[in-house]
Amino acid sequence: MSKKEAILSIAAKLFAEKGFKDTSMAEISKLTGAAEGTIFYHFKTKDDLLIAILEMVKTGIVQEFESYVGERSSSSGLEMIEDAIAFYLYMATKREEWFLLLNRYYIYELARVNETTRKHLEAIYTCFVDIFDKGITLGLEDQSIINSASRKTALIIFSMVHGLVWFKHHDLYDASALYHELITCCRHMLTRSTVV
Amino acid sequence: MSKKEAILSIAAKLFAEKGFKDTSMAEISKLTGAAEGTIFYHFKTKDDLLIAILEMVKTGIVQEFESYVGERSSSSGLEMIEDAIAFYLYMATKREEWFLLLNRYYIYELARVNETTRKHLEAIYTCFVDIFDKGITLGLEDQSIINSASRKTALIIFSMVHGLVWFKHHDLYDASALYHELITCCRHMLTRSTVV
DNA sequence: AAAAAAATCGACTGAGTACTCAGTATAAAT
DNA sequence: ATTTATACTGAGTACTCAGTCGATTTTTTT
Repeated sequence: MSKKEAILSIAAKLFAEKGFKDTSMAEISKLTGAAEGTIFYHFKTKDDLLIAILEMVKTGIVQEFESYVGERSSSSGLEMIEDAIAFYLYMATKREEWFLLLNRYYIYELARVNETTRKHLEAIYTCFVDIFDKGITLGLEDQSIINSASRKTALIIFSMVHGLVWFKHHDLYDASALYHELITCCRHMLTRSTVV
Repeated sequence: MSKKEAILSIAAKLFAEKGFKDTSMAEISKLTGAAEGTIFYHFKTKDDLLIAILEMVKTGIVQEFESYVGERSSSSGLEMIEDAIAFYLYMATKREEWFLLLNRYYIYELARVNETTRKHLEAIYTCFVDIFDKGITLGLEDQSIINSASRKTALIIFSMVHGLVWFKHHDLYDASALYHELITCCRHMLTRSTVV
């Protein structure tokens, strides 16, 4: 692994776990074995390093989720939604650093003044919502889901799963014990009949 | 207003809007007209100042929400939930500083090492969830809500509204346009019949 | 009015910060 | 073998920050 890759990988971990402000360049330097100057040789500023990491995360997320959609063939729109929620929650554990980073305040502050950051975040969130949206659209066609404004409902579902992951990251409640309940609640929300 | 009150009020605003790390004691000093030494006379450390603010927020939230529950007399459990969601969203706008502060990562990091912080946060979150829980319990009795594990469902509802407020604070989507949809989705989730 | 206590001040400290730069090592191209 | 380009170094710079301290003012108590 080149120094540049090491810097990206270690910094991604630190930014996610400790936060951007609480991670110093000295620390990244120490853990990678690269001199501080080397970090600034590859990334002009600390912000630039974060942006590069966010691009990595974006690429990773889009890849994982698109390949998931590609491989998966659900029997109904409703099932697709349920699977997508389960996959989201699974990924939030498997790639916790990604989702921890996305829960950090700093990147949204940066997004306000930096176009590139904004684009990356948009790509990530669009990727998530599109999957739910697609499931709803499909479900409306095959009648596994009852009438609802697809985009809006997709956003509501997304805020549910996002909220739950947020709780988990902040050690509020035993959030992972709610995964099953979340899916049940969504099914109730989207279907006419009462499935128990 | 005493210097101490001024410090609490200005710092609360700054911590919420700019974040804890990005607000310096010098800034608080300048905006309150109190010398830096004065701040440290009233609050031993910067963390202590944050904890005092969090206590204020806790008191405020618990007061507002308990008096809301006391005054309100909903016709059914379902209606109570719907009203509570609307009230939560209303308060998240009216007292945005409170909710912005609660969305900051730092307080949860502090909560990990500081008992008092943890207690305040618990009190706040218990207050929220209890209201939803009470609504569900009531709804199960008066049959406006179908079978569900009340505490778990309350947490799911909470993660929905919380997630939506989080989106709003980070300028993702036009979150406030989803308020109505959120309530509709919850109604679908909790009831047997399809109300459109 | 005198003494005691509480509140306020702001210059100062020292540890930390992101970032620079002049120079060195390594690899690639000629 | 020599030049050129790229990767890397780490001491140094300018600056910010939370927190201290001794002195001064204001308030309360006697």
